[in-house]
Amino acid sequence: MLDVLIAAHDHPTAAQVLDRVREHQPGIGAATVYRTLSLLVEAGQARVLSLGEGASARYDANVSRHDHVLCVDCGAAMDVAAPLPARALADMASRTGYDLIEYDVQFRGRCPSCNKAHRKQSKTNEKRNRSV
Amino acid sequence: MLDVLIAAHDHPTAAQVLDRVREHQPGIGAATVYRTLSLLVEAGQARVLSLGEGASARYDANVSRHDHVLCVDCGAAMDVAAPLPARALADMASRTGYDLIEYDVQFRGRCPSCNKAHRKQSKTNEKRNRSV
DNA sequence: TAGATATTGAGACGCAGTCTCAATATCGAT
DNA sequence: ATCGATATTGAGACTGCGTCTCAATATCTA
Ligand SMILES: [Mn+2]
Ligand SMILES: [Mn+2]
Ligand SMILES: [Zn+2]
Ligand SMILES: [Zn+2]
Repeated sequence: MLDVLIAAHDHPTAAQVLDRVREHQPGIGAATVYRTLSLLVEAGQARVLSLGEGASARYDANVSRHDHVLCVDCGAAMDVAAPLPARALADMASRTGYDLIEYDVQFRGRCPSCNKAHRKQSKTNEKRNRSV
Repeated sequence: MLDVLIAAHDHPTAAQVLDRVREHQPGIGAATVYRTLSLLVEAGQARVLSLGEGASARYDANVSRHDHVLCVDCGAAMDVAAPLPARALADMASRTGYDLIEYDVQFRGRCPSCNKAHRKQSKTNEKRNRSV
């Protein structure tokens, strides 16, 4: 199952992981996959990502510090590095009084293909509005 | 209801907003509050925050770009500014091919009071481990 | 005032994720 | 190999957040 996660570079949801695992192990139950994902996260072998409210949890076998760019249309999530300057975490800690452990940066926008579709859509809307 | 949100500086969940609104307007239904929150967000009068998977959505009347520090123990969320350098968004856009709209930084750690409790707890654990 | 339209709240519903528990598999000692 | 003890598994009940439906009510408008 970790293999499935490692092979996946698209930050799959638990349901997607389940589907993919079932290709190799058809009888496996959902509970087992959810359980195992939680264990992997707890053991530091995987990360959970919250990519926006309402969206379901997504899993990432890449546990090193990195950030994500998310397409607001199709939900595609790609890895990206946006490290803050070395001092930033300590500065923030002393400024807030919190004992800080980690941080993440999340970019939101439109992936190239959704972007193309979106531009076309806007143009159509303009036309329709004019003709009405 | 916007007033309630504006008065709240703790990034309340929908349920908390509901409770607070009910103090002034006891009969109001949950559906109305959920609906109105969504409308406020859509109208740009409020923001929704995803502060970690499993956590419920939290609302923020501060719609200007800012970031958050989250306590992993008690869930307290405070505002913080961690702006990326001006070019960063554009750079990231050209590097990824995405058309980027926005970004957020999220820090995770322990707030002062949870931190104190946590240290005490660790010490206790050490003692217990030694004595076992 | 009467009718059309919009807003409301109760509760049904949907869905992701967790929990329960009986069935099954794995282990360890003999 | 055989037995009992222990751990893992999968089906499905359950939970909590949020949305949808719809009848009731409030608000416009002629
Ligand atoms: Mn990643
Ligand atoms: Mn805020
Ligand atoms: Zn896309
Ligand atoms: Zn705290």
